[in-house]
Amino acid sequence: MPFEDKKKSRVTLIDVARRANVSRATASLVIRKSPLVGAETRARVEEAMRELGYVYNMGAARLRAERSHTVGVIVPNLTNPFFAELLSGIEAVIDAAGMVVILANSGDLVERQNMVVRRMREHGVDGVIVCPAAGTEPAFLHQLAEWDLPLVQVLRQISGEVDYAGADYADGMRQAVDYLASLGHRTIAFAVHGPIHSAYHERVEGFREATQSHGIDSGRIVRVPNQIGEIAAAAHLLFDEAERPTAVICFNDVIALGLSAGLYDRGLKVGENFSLIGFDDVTDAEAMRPRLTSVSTAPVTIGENAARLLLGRLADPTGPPRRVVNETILHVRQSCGVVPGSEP
Amino acid sequence: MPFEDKKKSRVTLIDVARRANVSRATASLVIRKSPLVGAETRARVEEAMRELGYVYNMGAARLRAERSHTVGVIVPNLTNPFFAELLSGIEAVIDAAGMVVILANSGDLVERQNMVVRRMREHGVDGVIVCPAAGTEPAFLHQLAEWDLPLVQVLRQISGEVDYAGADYADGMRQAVDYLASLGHRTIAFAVHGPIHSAYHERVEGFREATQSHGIDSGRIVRVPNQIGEIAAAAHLLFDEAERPTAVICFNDVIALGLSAGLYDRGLKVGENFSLIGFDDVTDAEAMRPRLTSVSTAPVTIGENAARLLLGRLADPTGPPRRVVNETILHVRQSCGVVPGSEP
DNA sequence: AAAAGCTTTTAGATCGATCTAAATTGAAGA
DNA sequence: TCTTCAATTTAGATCGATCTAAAAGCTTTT
Repeated sequence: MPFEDKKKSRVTLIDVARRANVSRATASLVIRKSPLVGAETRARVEEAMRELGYVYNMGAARLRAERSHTVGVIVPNLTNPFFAELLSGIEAVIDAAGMVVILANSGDLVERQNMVVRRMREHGVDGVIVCPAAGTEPAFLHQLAEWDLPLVQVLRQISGEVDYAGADYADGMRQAVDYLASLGHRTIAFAVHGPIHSAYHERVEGFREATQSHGIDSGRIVRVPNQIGEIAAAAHLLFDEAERPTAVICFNDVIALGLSAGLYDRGLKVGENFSLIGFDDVTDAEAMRPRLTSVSTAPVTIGENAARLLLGRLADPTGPPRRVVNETILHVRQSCGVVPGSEP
Repeated sequence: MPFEDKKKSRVTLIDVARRANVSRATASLVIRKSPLVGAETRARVEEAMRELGYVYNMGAARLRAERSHTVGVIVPNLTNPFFAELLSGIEAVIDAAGMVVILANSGDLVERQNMVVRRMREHGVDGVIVCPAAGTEPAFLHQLAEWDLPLVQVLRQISGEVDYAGADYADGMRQAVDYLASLGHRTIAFAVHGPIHSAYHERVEGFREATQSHGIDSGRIVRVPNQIGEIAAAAHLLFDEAERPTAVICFNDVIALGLSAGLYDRGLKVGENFSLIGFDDVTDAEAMRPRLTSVSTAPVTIGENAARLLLGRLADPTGPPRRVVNETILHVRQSCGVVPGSEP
């Protein structure tokens, strides 16, 4: 009795091969859709796989072949909807490529980021997409390069020699300043918070250059709390100096939402006697009252770009570094108004 | 010359063993922190691993041992901050357990959910945490059980025979209704949207029971658009019938935010001549004006609970199904007011 | 009929760990 | 000195796929 049914033992390629009267090697070729195998044989093997309920074992395959069909994604914070949308874009493209996302949260801590990337290496990811934690050194990237672990930076860039997907923050900032200037604003504040990183610098630089090109004071950078609940109460910081601003640009929409509340509490009417511009254009912007004018950075698209960059890199591991910088667009709604007595 | 340095070839346990003058088996024991190996030997092996830059190969290990130290997580939608927070909680606990999250998005489509779970099985996940797509049949769960794939349901429950982590939505709804009733409201609407699933039914049931216990009409369930931008314009739906409500409870905070804008547009003052309660208590609730009174469901905590359930299930695969239902809490802020002439 | 040239199939080694069962070592007991 | 026994260490098989190089089948030429 050679055909004893063993209880509960996994169905392997050998079982399939035996059932279809072919060798293990042929069955393997069928799985991998090789053109080498004849049509009739292929059909027989596929039939056998179905009958036995065969499940492909990636783990075993990866051991021999080199690809694991796995991509690591490291973000600093899942709680922030912005990163969640980014992740969503990445996942969609990776999934469509038949690969799988291994997710980790660095908490914006360099230490944890090292931990996490080590773990991913142990799991044999084919590459990683990283939004580098604030304070990440270039050495981190070089380390990965030495390990031959393909890498794409997203949202924040540490080194110009590594693939990068982001948005043109500086230009978004310029659009915001231009727009406010066109409405007659001459004293504009910039409200920031959170960790310092390249995306931060790009926005600050964009703000500096744009304000200067209009001959506007560019020193009014105000730091507000990180906790959304505390931002409203910090609105007074905008008015601490003698010359009060007539408008504020926010580092992101979270700040815009908070300040909008704080300005309301102070009796200011956003869109009438005070102007407010957000950054990121999250879905809430449309739901606020007044509707928030905001610079759209399209995180889902950035995520898709990052994933595509990584797929490209996997296909061609050498080759020069590539950068995909998405354009930003000022989405004008209702939160800005003309300065009285500036234009007819 | 037996010690040729092969270029770029991976460092394996054999290399480590050779360097430390022990066998492959001993080196393996050191990695796994077995108490069998002597202190002096252990030190020598660890030293060798460090010197050679050895990286553990999970893939190889998993082939022989059964555990892959990998957990699949399937959510219906990453774009929704609520699921992002849930994911954050899951990731934290799984990570702390030394395991890794493989993420997938079902798009709330049963079809895709099947695809995705199949893929995860091929990748050899030790178990999965699923927020089942709307319309998921119990057969789906039975399928996984047949495959011996440990499973935890989160947020939505398809079967009582499978582990589940969620929140007590019905009780949250009761608290909301009780609160409004105590303020004198007798005509209360319930605004809903999105797919129909267990969490939906629980809220609707909770609403029905609570309103009936107060002798209030429980039929005022109003369906609003799914897109946040379109909700405001749908506020009129609340007032289509003869007897106009004085308060509305929202299925989630997204709806609350949208309706808040829509009510504002109609000239109603939320918290004064109209009352509004949200559900989920997202961070925005605190930043809105008026501040949103909302039922807190603590998605991060639910995620943590789900992850812990799965870890427990992995430790004890048989054993009765467990349920962890987090309590909900009505967080009172400013969006509700007393009905004029109801109480002294 | 044999040789040459395809297409299709296959045996056997291999990837890098773990597991089993047995071998070694060293100290204590007879 | 010879066992006995616990503490360490190890050889070799094994997990389930892929890869290489060669074999087996078919046609088509010569």
